[in-house]
Amino acid sequence: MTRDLEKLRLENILGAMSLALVDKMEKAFGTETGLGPSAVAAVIQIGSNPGLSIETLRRFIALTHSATVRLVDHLVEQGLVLRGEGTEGDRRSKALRLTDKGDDVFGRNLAARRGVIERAVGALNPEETLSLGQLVEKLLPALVDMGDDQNVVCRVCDEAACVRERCPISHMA
Amino acid sequence: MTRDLEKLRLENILGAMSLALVDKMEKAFGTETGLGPSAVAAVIQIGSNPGLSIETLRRFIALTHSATVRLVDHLVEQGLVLRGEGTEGDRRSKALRLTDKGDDVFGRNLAARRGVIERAVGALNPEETLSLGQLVEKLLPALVDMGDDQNVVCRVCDEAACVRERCPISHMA
DNA sequence: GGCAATCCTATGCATGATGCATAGTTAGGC
DNA sequence: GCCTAACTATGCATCATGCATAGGATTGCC
Repeated sequence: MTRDLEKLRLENILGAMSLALVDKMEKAFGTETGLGPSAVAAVIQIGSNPGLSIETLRRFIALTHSATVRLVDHLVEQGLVLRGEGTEGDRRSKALRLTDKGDDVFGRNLAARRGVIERAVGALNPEETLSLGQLVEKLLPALVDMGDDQNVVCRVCDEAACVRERCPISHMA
Repeated sequence: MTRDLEKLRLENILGAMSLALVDKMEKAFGTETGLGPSAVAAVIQIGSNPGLSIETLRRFIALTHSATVRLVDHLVEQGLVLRGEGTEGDRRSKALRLTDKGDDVFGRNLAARRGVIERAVGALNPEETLSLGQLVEKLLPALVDMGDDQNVVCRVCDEAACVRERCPISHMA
């Protein structure tokens, strides 16, 4: 009984912590680069997968096609993204790439995200950090439904920090 | 060196897990009650603190006053919230309360949230769950800045599951 | 006891993000 | 060479939100 109450209490705190972390990341994105969540996700995905099409991007960031077009329009206007010609020999689609300025924003967004997480984890000692990481790694797959939108959780991930062979998401399919 | 890479990898996964959890909670709110994130936060706060004023609510859910007024308008139209008269003898403010229907939505939102977290934590055994909870509890305060908006992280918390004396947030000031 | 400052609520207006429906363009098979 | 499928783009509508402003109640000071 008391045990169940304690479990509920800790689960509630897990929810609060996740919300706090996401809030702080989005706030950091905003103050660092002035972009909203969707724009940040777009920049990070284009930066991580240069040359991808709008349609592919759309699936990563979980938006409608039209919303993605407008978002890319906006990023192009801001000088962050270029619409190249043709993806992989298919001239229907436009290969999206970051400009130098976009690449800078890309890096600053990832740095801001890393900073937020590091500061949080700074409250733990090295063993605790490792232990937390392993638990989270084990828990993550239970949070992701298989399918088209399975990559959406990776929309602001730091690809440089992700080892594909050990990524619980890539590992699912 | 390798140790640092592994730390980065696990921190990245912590970020991904948090995002996935928040995504799933918001999706669950939507499918369960059809409300968006702000509306859910409002219902939960009004349910947890009946009689509060719009101004107080505004601080909990991190919106402008005007946005909060419109949001409450909408909730009243939907028959979820009542604008009473006077908070604590101050007839300027309106005491906000949930209708029976609102109370039902309140409960279903919290249940949906609990369900999402429980399903995730279900991937761990009891000791792991306890261990994760304790780590998260230790880490949470490092994520919250003191001040007016310090309660914002609690905007969708389950008060019934929260023991105030042990809440890292209440404990900060 | 009255007046000014303060605080709460409400509303007009503007904007940004997004979805739906539709139209234009290119590829590739038959 | 044509038809279907897939990708891109745009017109239109809607919703959430912020800023600026206005109105009404409370409090405190004189």
